Order: sequence, then structure tokens, then C-alpha cells
Amino acid sequence: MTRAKLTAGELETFRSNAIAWVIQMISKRGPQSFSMRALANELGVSPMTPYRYFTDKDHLLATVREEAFRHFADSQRAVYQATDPAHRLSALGRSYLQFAIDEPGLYRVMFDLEQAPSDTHPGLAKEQNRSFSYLLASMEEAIRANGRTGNALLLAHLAWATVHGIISLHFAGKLTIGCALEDLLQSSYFRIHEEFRSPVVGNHAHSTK
Amino acid sequence: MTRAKLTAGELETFRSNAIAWVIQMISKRGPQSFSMRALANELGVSPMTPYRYFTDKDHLLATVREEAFRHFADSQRAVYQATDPAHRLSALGRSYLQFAIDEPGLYRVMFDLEQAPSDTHPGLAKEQNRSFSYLLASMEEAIRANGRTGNALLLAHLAWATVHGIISLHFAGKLTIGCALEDLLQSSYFRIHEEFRSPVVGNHAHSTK
DNA sequence: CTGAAAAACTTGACACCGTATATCTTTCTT
DNA sequence: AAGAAAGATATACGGTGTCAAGTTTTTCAG
Repeated sequence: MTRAKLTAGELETFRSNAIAWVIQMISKRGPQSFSMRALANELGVSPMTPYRYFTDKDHLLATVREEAFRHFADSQRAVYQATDPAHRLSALGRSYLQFAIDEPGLYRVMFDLEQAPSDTHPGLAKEQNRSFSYLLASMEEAIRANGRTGNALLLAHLAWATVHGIISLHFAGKLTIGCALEDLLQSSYFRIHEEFRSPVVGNHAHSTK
Repeated sequence: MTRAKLTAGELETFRSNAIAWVIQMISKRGPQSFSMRALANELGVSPMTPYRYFTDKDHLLATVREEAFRHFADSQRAVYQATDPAHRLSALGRSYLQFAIDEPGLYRVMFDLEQAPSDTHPGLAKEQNRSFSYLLASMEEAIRANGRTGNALLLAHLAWATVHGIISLHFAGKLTIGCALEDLLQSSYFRIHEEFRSPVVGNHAHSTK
């Protein structure tokens, strides 16, 4: 009615407005707290309009996840660039932990076990890989810097798995925050770093390749 | 109509029939694949009847999760009892992994990040704790057996977190099954066991207590 | 056996949801 | 100006969780 015309730029803005609102909603009230209709309503638009921009609710969610991973990957990159190689692994770990604590809603959508396979959404996969790339790079550096050999990909996966597992435990309420979490990180993720200093790495990994 | 009368025993059976069907459904088609109405329909009963046995869908789900954790805890206990102390940690880890691979649907409901806080459901919390208890006990034994000191609870949490993280990675499609998973277990979970043999445990954990 | 209280179950409705289809309305191209 | 394309809407269908009220069935005291 009294609606202003949309310029070409504002058209693309619709998508990002939608994504922004959904992210905000998820961040505050969890991933189940929004509906297509509520989104339409929020944007002052009829119920079917969002479907012009997102084929599905799943598609919307995948896009939101992509955006969340982009934020996350950016923050990882920032840490990577701001720290010297010797402390990157631990800094990345702390940053990861901080992100999960600051943005539990986002973290949950990102790593929810109940999501459609991301094969259909290449952008999402790309940001996921980018998120991981900084950890992987740091691991490779750490291995090289200490003049050791080791499966960097494997160890990076291991590091990720450990921190993620800890966070899951935390979300499940099985961990008291803060101190306990710190202790866990001290004795696990960070130890992976130590590994390259001490002559203790298991030789299992190269067993039957 | 031609419905047989229900004895007192059969009354309780309604609950378990419902739970069994939901578990089966989740196991095959995922946690989103059932509805209250479908359940009612399956049991040949009107839509509201399930609400006589479960206050909520959430309540039903919590009960299902409790049952899943009971199965899981039982399998962990079986492993615990069937292995000698020296191999318990690794055996429990393998069993855990096997469970997750054999019953991905169940594993997902059990550890989904999107679940209501289990404070309201004491039975669930109990089975969760029992599931964890065998790992914790084995960890304590391992520490004692090797004449070392260490925070068993912390290390058990760490072991759990690591394996869970690995499985999450696997479910997210970021890991090729089998070999890679085995490698990861070789170089992480099992190493926790090794820890008690080698004089390498980080002393971070006791730093600023 | 009878009748009332209690338990089990059903019916119907409400407010949502995701989304297919068909119909406008606006804008852009030629 | 005319037609095509894009954007937005209205309407509708089948589904959901669940409340409120009604109805049947079972139980059990007298």
C-alpha cells in the first residue's frame, strides 16, 4: 500500500533481512522458534513471499547455517591472523569455545545432528571447510615447526572432535561451565599441541596404510 | 469394537508399545518422522489417547530417550562386565562407537543438541548417569591400576567428549567411515589409556587450582 | 446384581504449520 | 503502448500439537 518501491539493491536486501531476523530469532529462542509465516509477518509481507527467495524452509535454514559458518570462519581467520604460529592452536581452541558460549543458538543450528545432508548446498559446505581450514593449517604448521611428521588432517579432526564433544557435554548440562571447561581444554586440546614437543605421539596411525 | 479387554498388565503395555513404536520409527526414519496422531493411529486408538500416558510430545520423547539410554547403558555394562580391567577403556570406546553406527537414529535423539533440559525427567538423568558410570569406573580403575593420580571424572568426560565429537563429525559427513574413524580412535581415545603407562600426562590440570 | 465413582477413550474444535496453485500487480523491455 | 517477466498476494489443503468437553467402559462398594 504505502509501500516504497524496492530498488535492485533492496531486493537482495530482502534475503539478508530474512536471514538476519532468523539468525536473531534462533540466537534468542532457539532453532525451533521461527516459522515461515512468522518470518513473512515480520517482514510485513504475505505468507508465501519468502518462498520467492528460499525454495524451502530447509533451504532457508541451510542458508542461515551458511551465514553462521561464515561468521564463525571469519572469527577463526581473525584469530589465525592475529596470533603467532606458536600459539595458534590454543588461540583457535579458545576462540571456538568462546563462540559456542556466546552464541549457543547459532552453535546449535550449525552442529545440530538433525540436519539435511549439506551436499545440496555448496555454499554451506564451502564455509564449513573454510572454518576448518584455519585449524588444519595451524596443525600443519605446528607439525612442521617442530620438525615432526604426523597426519595433520587426522589430528585436526581429532582436535575439533574433542572441543566439539566438550561443548556438547556442556550444552547437555553435564559440565559445570567455566573452570571445568577450562580444565578439559587444558588437558586435551592444548595437549595436542604439546604433542609436537614430546616424543610420545602414537604410531598407530601409520599402521596399515 | 471387537477390542479385547485390557488386563492390568496390558495397561502398562500401552506405554511400552508406544515407546517401542516410536523408537522403531526414529531408528528407521529419524526423530522427526513420528507424530502424536500417527502414534495414536498406529496403536488403533483415537488421537488424544496417547495423552493419557504422556503429558506431552516432549514427555514422550524424554521417555523414549530414557529407554534409549537404558539400552545403551545396558550394553556398556555388558562390555564392562565381560572384559578384564586392562582392556575396559578401549572396549567401552569400541562399543560406544558400534552403538552409534548401528543405531544412528537412536544416537541422534539421545545426543541431539535440541532437547529440553532433562531436569524435569529424573529417570532420563538417571540412565544418562548410569551410561557414563561404566566409563568413569574404568577410568578410575585404570588410574589406580597404574599407580597414578589424576582427575578421573575429568579424564572420563574428556574421553566421552572425544568419541562423541568424532561421531558427530562422522554424522556430519566430514569423515569417511571405517578406517578414518578407527585411526581417530587409535590416536585419541585409546591414547588416554596409554597415558597411564607413560609419564607424559600434562600437569596443566593441577596448575592454578 | 446394581449403581455410582473413576478411569479410559472419543469427538470436535482451535490455532498453528509448510506449501501448492492460481491470481493479481508492478516493473522492465522492446 | 504492449507484452513479458518478476514480485507479491489470496486461497486452500492436509498436516500438526493439544485443550475442553463429552461419552463410553471398567471398577468396586453396597
